[in-house]
Amino acid sequence: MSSKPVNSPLELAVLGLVWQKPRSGYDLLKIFSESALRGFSSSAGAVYPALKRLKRGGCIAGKIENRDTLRPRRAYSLTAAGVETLKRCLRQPVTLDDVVRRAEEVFLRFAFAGEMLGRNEAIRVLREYARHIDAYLPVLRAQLAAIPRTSGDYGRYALQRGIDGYKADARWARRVIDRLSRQRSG
Amino acid sequence: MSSKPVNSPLELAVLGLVWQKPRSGYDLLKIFSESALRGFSSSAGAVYPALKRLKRGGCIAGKIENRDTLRPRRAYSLTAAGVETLKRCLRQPVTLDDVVRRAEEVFLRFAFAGEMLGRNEAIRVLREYARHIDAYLPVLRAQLAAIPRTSGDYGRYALQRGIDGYKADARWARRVIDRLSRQRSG
DNA sequence: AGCGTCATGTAATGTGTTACATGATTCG
DNA sequence: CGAATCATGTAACACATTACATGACGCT
Repeated sequence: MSSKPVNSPLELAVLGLVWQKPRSGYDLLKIFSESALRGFSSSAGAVYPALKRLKRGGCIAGKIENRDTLRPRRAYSLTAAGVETLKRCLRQPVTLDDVVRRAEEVFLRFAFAGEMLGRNEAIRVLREYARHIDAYLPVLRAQLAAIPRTSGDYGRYALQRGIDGYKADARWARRVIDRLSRQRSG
Repeated sequence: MSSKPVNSPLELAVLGLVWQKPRSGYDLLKIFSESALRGFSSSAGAVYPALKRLKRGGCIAGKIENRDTLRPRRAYSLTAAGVETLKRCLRQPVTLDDVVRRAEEVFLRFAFAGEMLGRNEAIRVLREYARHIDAYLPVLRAQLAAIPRTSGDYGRYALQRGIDGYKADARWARRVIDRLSRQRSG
């Protein structure tokens, strides 16, 4: 039991970010509020407790920088157990529920999988993602066809947007798979 | 104070759905697990407490159907106060946070706004949605440009997907605005 | 008799949100 | 000197997830 499970999307994001380089709670706070990782909630009340949990679970360790100066900062980095935990999480198969309800997390997993585990794992994530979409699209199309054309078609438009989005995502995934596959490998 | 605030996306979905027609907890459960509204979580442990909250807030009222038979069902419908609450919620401006973190909810609001309040309110929702994207895209593009081309470009791909998705969404919104505007109005 | 579905809930647990608290530093 | 930013947290509250509990109906 050297590697605890990752419970929330926020914890996954934190693990990956402190794997990239040591970061403080405040660093993470800024990333979650200003960068493209906005989707990951993030407020002091979420980030600091998450850091505490991960620390208690042995996944990260904090080291105080600038101890001599008057403004110390606690920079966290991954422990060996933390690396194992993160890798195990990244290797997990992508579920339909991940696709429908935690898409942001899937893209994080793709990116971290690529950086930590290499091209093949990143490609696997994308392939599973695209396959779920392929299977889910006909279901959505059937639902669209089943909507009666009564009042304003508002529901139809909304559903159509969902279908278009999934189609674009699957195309993106396959394009990236292609490019990654071609990278110095013939 | 005849209209309470809508606290969670789930509550908004429930209000809109029981406005369309009276529905039981089990009906909602099926919708959230099988239809395109999968994104709205949904399990008995979420739906029934939500119904209870809305009922206590005076937004919905339950009526028992088939009281004589051995399998009664509690069908909920909107009260006058519930209609007010829902309308107020639908008229709320769309924030950037709504766009980034609660997109699904925005599309629900669009659809219900169209059905309950008419074309103009639906168009307003879409316009605000598209405007936020217009303002946000340059920020994302700047972030993409700032990513160093070091190791595997995985982060770049993920970010690019986000940008493409927002672009497609804005295009969808404008297309729908166009079509709605043309509907028997010259 | 047993399984799947209809149908409604509760309890424990964990996590995020909002708001607050504290104090140093930098810039104008 | 005051405001913004750096920096780290805590507390109350609400909400979702998971798992459990209950019981009738319909079919084989």
